[in-house]
Amino acid sequence: MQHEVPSAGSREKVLEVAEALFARRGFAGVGLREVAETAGLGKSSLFHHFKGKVQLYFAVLERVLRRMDLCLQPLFAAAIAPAARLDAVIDGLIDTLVEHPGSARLLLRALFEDDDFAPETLSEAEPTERILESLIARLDALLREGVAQGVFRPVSTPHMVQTLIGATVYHFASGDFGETLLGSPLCSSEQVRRRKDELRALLHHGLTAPAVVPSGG
Amino acid sequence: MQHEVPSAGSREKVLEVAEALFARRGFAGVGLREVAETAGLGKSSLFHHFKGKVQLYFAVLERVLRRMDLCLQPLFAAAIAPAARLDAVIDGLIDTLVEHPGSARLLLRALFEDDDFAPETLSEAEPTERILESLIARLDALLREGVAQGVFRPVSTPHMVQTLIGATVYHFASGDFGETLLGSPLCSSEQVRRRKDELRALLHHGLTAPAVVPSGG
DNA sequence: GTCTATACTACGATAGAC
DNA sequence: GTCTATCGTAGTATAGAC
Repeated sequence: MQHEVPSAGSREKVLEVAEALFARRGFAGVGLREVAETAGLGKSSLFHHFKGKVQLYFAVLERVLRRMDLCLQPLFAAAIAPAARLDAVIDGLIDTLVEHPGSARLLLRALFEDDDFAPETLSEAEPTERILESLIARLDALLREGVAQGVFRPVSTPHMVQTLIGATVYHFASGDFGETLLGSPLCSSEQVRRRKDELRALLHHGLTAPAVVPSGG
Repeated sequence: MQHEVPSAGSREKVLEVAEALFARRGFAGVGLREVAETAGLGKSSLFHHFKGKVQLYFAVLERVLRRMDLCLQPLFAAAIAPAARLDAVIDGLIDTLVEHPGSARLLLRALFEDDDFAPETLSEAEPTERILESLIARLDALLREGVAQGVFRPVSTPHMVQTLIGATVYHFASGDFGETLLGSPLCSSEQVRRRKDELRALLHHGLTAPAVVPSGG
């Protein structure tokens, strides 16, 4: 029973190819012809899998978000202290972003491009919005819990969510710029580890050095 | 000598319009026809001011970066302690991002889109790269100075640069998403002030609450 | 030198016939 | 699942009006 399943295989292949292209060049910058040919299909064959470009885009986005959700859900649900849970969630988020190149960019684009999509296609965006909202809600709830327990400072949790997104999603979306800045590939295991450590340290201590007790003068 | 200077006026108008459009939809998502007509010109008239789309794009980007550079340069040069200088730079950066809507998005795009521009047009990007590099270099130097003086923890300065970009540029580029998250306009004076305070507090203290001395058991 | 009109080529998304 | 057609619009070049 190892016969080819061209339709399912094609769909996956298309989604994979489209994910990379949309991540690199954004919605407007990608042509269906390019997607189709890279996936080894004729341009029009795409329409047997996706009704149009918008549908393909949201299918790609939804797949990415589902992947993240599946990865993060157990971490959010772990029965451990908020501080440790936040660390685990951040590590997990970074891991998914690294594991699936393009995720970070695609997500970043989805976050900051107030996509002016046609009114008719708004319903296509709904599933992705739902997943995204639930992820954000979980993160916000985790922060609130920590604040309520007094283990976190009384921060504005939405602002902290934004900061965390910037520190993770933006970082791993920053491509050549980030790579030049760091001097080595963003997704090298060394730099990934570094990123986790730096972010964790920032959250635990801030940037300023621990205050020294004025002893000698 | 107050006579109209139509060419300079048109050029400025085009740059203004193009800045907003490129910020909203990115390079590929903008048509020259739309730019021209919004600026009150015929499509072909653009080509008397800019050789092509790529040149227009980089002209816009360069203008944005120059504006930022002009604003931040004195702040970087201030003869005050690194910690206070960093605070001033961050506040100044946020102020420019807020003052010129679109700056944040345009900059964010420029940072994470490894623009696959034609080999011939690479020279157009050079001035913008120079300004950007100098800004980053100054920020990195400031962080290094603080670390050297022992007022900052021994952080990886490139990673901290990335975090700061995320916390400022991404935040103010996040549009509807950020606005929904915060519950009020990103650029409202209240939320801007909040952003500065939250970021400053994060840098000074981290997220975790100040450790309580175990007194009562 | 500054703007405009028209034309050209390429490619976009989509639809219907095989 | 592929091929070809359609039709709009993209970016660009040329020729001309102020």
